[in-house]
Amino acid sequence: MSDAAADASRPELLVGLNAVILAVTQDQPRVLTVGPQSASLGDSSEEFATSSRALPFGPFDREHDRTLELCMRETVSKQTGIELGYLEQLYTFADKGRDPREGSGGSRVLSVAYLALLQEGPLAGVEDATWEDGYEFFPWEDWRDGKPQLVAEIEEALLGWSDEVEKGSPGSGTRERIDICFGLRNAVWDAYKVLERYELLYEAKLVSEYWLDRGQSVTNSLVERLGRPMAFDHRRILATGLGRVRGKLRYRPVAFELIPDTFTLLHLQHAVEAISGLRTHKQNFRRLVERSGLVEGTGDLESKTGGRPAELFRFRRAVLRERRAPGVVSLRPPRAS
Amino acid sequence: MSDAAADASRPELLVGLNAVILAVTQDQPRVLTVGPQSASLGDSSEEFATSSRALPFGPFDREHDRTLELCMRETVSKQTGIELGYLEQLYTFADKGRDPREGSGGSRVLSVAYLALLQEGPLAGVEDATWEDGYEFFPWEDWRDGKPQLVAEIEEALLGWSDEVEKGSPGSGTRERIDICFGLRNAVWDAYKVLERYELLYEAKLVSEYWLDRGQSVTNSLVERLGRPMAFDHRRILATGLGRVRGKLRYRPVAFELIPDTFTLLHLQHAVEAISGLRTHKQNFRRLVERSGLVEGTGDLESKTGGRPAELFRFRRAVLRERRAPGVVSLRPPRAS
DNA sequence: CCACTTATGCTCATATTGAGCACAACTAGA
DNA sequence: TCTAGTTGTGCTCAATATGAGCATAAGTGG
Repeated sequence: MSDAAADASRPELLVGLNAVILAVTQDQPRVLTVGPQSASLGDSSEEFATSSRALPFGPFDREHDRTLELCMRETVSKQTGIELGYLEQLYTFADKGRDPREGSGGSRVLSVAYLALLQEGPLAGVEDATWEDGYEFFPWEDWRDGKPQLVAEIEEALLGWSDEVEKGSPGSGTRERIDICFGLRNAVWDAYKVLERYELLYEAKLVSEYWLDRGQSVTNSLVERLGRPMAFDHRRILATGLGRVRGKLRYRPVAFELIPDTFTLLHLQHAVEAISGLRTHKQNFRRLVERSGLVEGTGDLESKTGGRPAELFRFRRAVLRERRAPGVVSLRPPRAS
Repeated sequence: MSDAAADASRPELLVGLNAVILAVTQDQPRVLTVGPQSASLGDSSEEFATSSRALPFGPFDREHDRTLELCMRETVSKQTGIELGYLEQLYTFADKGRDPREGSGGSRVLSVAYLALLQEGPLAGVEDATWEDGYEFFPWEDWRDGKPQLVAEIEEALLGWSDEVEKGSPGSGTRERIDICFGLRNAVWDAYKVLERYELLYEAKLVSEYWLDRGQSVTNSLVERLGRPMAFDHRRILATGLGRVRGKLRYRPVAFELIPDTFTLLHLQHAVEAISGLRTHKQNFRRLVERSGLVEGTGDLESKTGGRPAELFRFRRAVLRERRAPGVVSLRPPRAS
């Protein structure tokens, strides 16, 4: 890290790792964040004194780190004291101008984003890491109590914007995109399209980052209510991560990464619902899980349910390796309400 | 590209892009390859004079290229004359020692792999690009005529290897891994696990690359029949790509990227079967596709079917944007045979 | 004992899937 | 022209899977 960026004749290519680290606590999705200064690249430009939170970030050291994944684990461990378990790669970006930490001298940032799932625990790192509520960044993504009022407002704003766009360049298909992203007309709300929705809102100038990226302040009241912004393009990366887990819930048993080793079926269901932002039919969920062979009863009971005690189950890790591990939900749109 | 690698005090981090480019021609999956020298990083070490084919490769230029994806498209266009359509990111690696083009001086290669789907066409680039049969690299992956004889031999060899491993370190779970990868005992053959199988074979010293990576020559007759090796770790990347398409076939209508704009349902089915390596029930396939709303009849007929003329269909690109685009197969293991 | 809560078993109507039969519409050759 | 062979297409039927809800079990706090 020390002798870097010395040779000005050849602008550096910096490689950085970002982590979307998700947990579920008390039926709420949680995201691990750090203060934005922690997310700096260690050298040069430090003029990003936003109050927004950032995703844990670390530079990849070409001399020291053996693999990207190991580097990711070490970075998070150092910054927050957390040892990651489930970890998968999300996406790699190198878009020019994407990262404001790229100087004007032509230096370039390549970012590899990862997704981690675990249970929330105490933070003990050197940075000011905190757990934040996931839906504070995406208030329109939580449909567990039915379609949020906010979504109606979003739709209205988007349709207005679409009309304008159509005036400027007819046949742009903007209206169709809106329908698909938000499940209007003959489309259906698809929980998985988190990134598509965020990008649409950005284009429509409805999220704060659009204005902040341009050095302007937010005045529109709807924009203010459309979730907390994050530093850099981290809310976009978070959207990618949330979309990825939601998709994966459908066909891989990832939900178990978010809950303790033994759990009640309702506990599992709540974790799934927290991530997917949708409600599921309790009896059917239980039928699905039990028949999947993914879990086995422990014989013990959980009595602090507030009602009849529930059987405790354990995830049969062995099946991870068996057949086409089924996943535990079929994410469907919530019943109208 | 010219002033690079000048500063020896700080080893370079080279970023390269690899492409898995797949097509289906005459019911066979096809892979676009280049001669291995085309895959060099443009500078230094040129001692890799293998006869194996390589995946199209190009360096990412931090000063010139705006995004990774654009760089990928340009690279392939220059090397082979092909303009890519469907293109998605596969994976990013930076494992130390992964790429033999990393000098001993500590220089490092970070590779971003992409997956492209298109129809095979003539090649017109500056390199010696060729289309190769996909299953020549993975002969054990083609189950369209039932379980290949070769797979039985593989299983036998793997079980022998597993016994040895178990002797050395009991409880390694090697046997279980084999079962899962190859669908033994209570597991099922999962077409999607291409990478897992390749890696298992590598560990078991059953693919040529294991020996070539160690500078040894292949003597075992089974190893010789286990597919053509590729340069570097490109067969591994190809396995990643093939696995990804197979997985994606299940839930996204990607098969249409591989066939012309108008096609018969059997044509579509053959493309799917070529990629998945599995047979599907014809009438049920047709029912699935027609009911999905993904296609519409053109009214025209194809008469060169060898039997009754078949209706020609067209992919309704619009649905790409509708609902949860269904995908066109449920990949299941073939009926025993 | 009551009101309330959560757990769990079970039913039922409705899709979806896997498998196959039967006939249609063409070609090649006897 | 008749026949055998080929592929296309419609349809049936059983087996499962899914969505929704009723009913009962087994706790809690009064």
